[in-house]
Amino acid sequence: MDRLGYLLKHVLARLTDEQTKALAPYGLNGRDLAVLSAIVAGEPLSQLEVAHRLRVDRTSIGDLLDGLEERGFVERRRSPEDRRRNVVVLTEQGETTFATAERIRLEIEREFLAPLADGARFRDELKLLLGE
Amino acid sequence: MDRLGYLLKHVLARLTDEQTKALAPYGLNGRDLAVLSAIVAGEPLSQLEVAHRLRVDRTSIGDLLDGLEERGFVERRRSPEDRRRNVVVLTEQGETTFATAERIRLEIEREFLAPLADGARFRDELKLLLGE
DNA sequence: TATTGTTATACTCTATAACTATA
DNA sequence: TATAGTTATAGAGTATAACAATA
Repeated sequence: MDRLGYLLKHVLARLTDEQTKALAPYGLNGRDLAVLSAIVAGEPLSQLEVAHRLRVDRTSIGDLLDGLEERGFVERRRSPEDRRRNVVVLTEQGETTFATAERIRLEIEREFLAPLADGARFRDELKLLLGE
Repeated sequence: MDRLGYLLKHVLARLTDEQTKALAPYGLNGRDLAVLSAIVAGEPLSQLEVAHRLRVDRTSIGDLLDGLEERGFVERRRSPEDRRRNVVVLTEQGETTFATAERIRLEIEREFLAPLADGARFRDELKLLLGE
C-alpha cells in the first residue's frame, strides 16, 4: 500500500501505541501530555486558549482537563480580571510528572525515528506540510 | 508544536480533508477508495482478506461494503467453493469510477507533497517507519 | 471445532447546538 | 450582544463478544 493516507494513518497509530504504553506508568497518555505542554509553556492560559493552541475543539478540552484535574496534575482557577475565564495551571505534582513524561516522550520519538537517515528533516517536512 | 504525534495527526487531517473534498463528486471518500483499490488489485478477495489487506477490523469492513454495494460500486458473491466466504468484486461502474478517482487521488497526493524537495523520499520514509 | 460474516455493544475522538454566567 | 465554559447529542472509527451458517 503506497497510499499516503494509509501510511500516515498507520504510522500515527504505531507512534500512539508506543507513547501510550510508555506513558501509562505516569498516569498519562500522549493527549494528556500535549495538554500539559500547552499549559506549561509561558503565561497562564484559559481553557479556550489551550484549545486553540492544541487545535482541538473547546468542547473537547473540558473533559481532558477534568481527567487531569482529578489526577491532581492541573488546577482551574477563576480569573479575577474576567470571571468567565478558567485559568489553567499545573500543580506541583503536574510539573514533576510532566518533566518526567516529556523525557519519555522525547526518547520514544527518538527511537521511533531511528530507522530514518535524518529524523530531524522528516519532522521538518511534516511541519512544512502543515504550512508552519 | 514540534511533537511528532501532533504533526502526524494534523498532516493526516489535512490530507483527509482535501481527499474528501476532491472525491465527493464521485460518491466516494478516501476510505471507500482504499477498499476499492484492495479489491481491484489481483484475484477476487473475501471480505476477510480485504479487511486484512487494509488492516482494519473484519467487523468494520461489512458496513463499508454495504455502502459501496448500495451505490453500485461492488457486488458480493457467495463463493461456490466455500459458501461461508463472500467474494467481493467491482461492478463495471465500480471499475470506471475507481479509475477516475484513483487519478484524482494521485493528483491530490502530488499537490499535497509539492512543498517538499523530495516527495518520493518522504513517502519511502513513512513506509520505513511502518517496517515495510 | 474452527472460520466467515453479521449483529449488538461500547469506547474514543470529534463536532454542533443549546444553555449558564459573565462581560 | 458577545464570550468562556458546560452539557447533551450525534457522527465517525474502532474493538470485543456473541451468534448463524458453513466447513
